[in-house]
Amino acid sequence: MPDTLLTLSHLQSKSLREHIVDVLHEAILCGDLSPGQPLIETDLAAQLGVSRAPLREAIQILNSEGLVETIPRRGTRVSTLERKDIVELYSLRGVLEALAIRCIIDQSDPCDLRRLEAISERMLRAANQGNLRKVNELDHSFHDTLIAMSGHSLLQTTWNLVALRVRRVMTLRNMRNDDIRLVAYSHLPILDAIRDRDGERATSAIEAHVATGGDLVAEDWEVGAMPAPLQRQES
Amino acid sequence: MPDTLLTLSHLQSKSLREHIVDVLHEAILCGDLSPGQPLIETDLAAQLGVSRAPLREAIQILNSEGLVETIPRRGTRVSTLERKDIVELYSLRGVLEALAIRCIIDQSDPCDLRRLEAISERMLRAANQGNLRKVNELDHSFHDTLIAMSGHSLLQTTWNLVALRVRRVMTLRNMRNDDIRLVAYSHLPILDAIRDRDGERATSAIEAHVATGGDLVAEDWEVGAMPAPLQRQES
DNA sequence: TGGCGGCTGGCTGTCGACAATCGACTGGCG
DNA sequence: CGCCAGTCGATTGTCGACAGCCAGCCGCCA
Repeated sequence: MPDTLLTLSHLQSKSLREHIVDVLHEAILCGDLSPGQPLIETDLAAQLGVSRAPLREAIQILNSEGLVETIPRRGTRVSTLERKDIVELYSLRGVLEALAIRCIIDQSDPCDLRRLEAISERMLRAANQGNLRKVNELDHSFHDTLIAMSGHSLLQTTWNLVALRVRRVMTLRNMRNDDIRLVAYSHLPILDAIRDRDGERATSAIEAHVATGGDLVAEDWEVGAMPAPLQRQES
Repeated sequence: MPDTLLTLSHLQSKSLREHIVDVLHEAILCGDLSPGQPLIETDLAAQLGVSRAPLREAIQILNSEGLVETIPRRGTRVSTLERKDIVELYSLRGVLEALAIRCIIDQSDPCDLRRLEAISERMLRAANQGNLRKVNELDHSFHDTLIAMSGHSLLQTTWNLVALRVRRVMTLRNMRNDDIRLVAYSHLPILDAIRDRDGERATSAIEAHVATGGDLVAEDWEVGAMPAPLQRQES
């Protein structure tokens, strides 16, 4: 039972700091910690049942990831998300995924697209059933898989940073059902182009796909996306 | 005298942690800390005259930047640079700079290219004089300026990570003089294309430029770039 | 009444010390 | 002679405490 071994080795190698990073990731991505909300080290440490040392180390990591912003001697708060950030995020995402696709196509051995195709099929089903949450989940794993298949490790680490922000944006923003279907179906031309090893077409397809998603998300962003006034949240 | 104010606010806002990050950056980029060399917290802290707490926070940052690699409960060492890393670095760099150029061209107001032109001119002079160090320096500021002019803040932060690695690579690798001149002159077509607002041509030019640099650097990388055997450095 | 200066509480930055873990060495056993 | 278990040193992970700084409040003075 390798599962037990994996679990054990996972637990063993997971320092308190990494646990805290995971918890804070979850909290920020799920919106439990809203944009602009201050992070008081003393309170957080007490709440998590740890001391401030590993918490501060975790905060440095989140800071490097751009999920929080620290002003020296003034404190740390969850970073905000303006409309400009969305636009920038999706434009960067576009070129990263385009690079991934070029890497995939350039690989000498004809790559195995079945994983991507399987994800895409499931996504289409979920979209037709209006299962918004599942479509999102599958969309993420589609793009994560795409990056992973590129075999480009620096691209992978860069993508991880971008993907964090994308996930965060998606939880703050729920799309309409017909948009969901639109997004789901726009994966197909990408797969086709990769299958044909047509770099030009694949790049256009992925950029169009990402741009569409970005437009849908950025549209009317200010309206529903400022849940946190820049004031203290606690009474 | 705003300079004084800037200096003061700079000093005031610089925590010990950031000082340590700066020092370690310098040490790694200059090669004082060679790839593979272990970082012993106790020793480093004593050497820097600080305690381990801010040092550990700094190490988390370097870790996020990819300059060091930490194995839980095993320690931290300066990350190594394989040939594959160089290739990946320059391929990512290419698409990032291409994105920057597209942003610059798309800007509504005709951008001010004089800064870039000035840097380029000085670089040509330095190249013709064989001043290798100055060419490198100016090359960095050319590309940094290019990214800054894009006004794309997420691209900027992503670039900062990439630029760190590029600088590191360049210090480990000294080019030949004729190559230097080649690199310096290949900035001109980029400027021309931006001036003409020809996105297609500018993108090709920057990708060619970066690819050339990458090839020159990656060429025979293994030969001179493994200064650190995976053993202790100190006696 | 409005602006300025000192005070205070809370928070961050830093430190030294303890506990837990890993690798290497040594000794014993098959 | 080779392999395994036990031990020890070194290094990391974590903690509680102290010091310094900043913001906001209060009182004083013009």
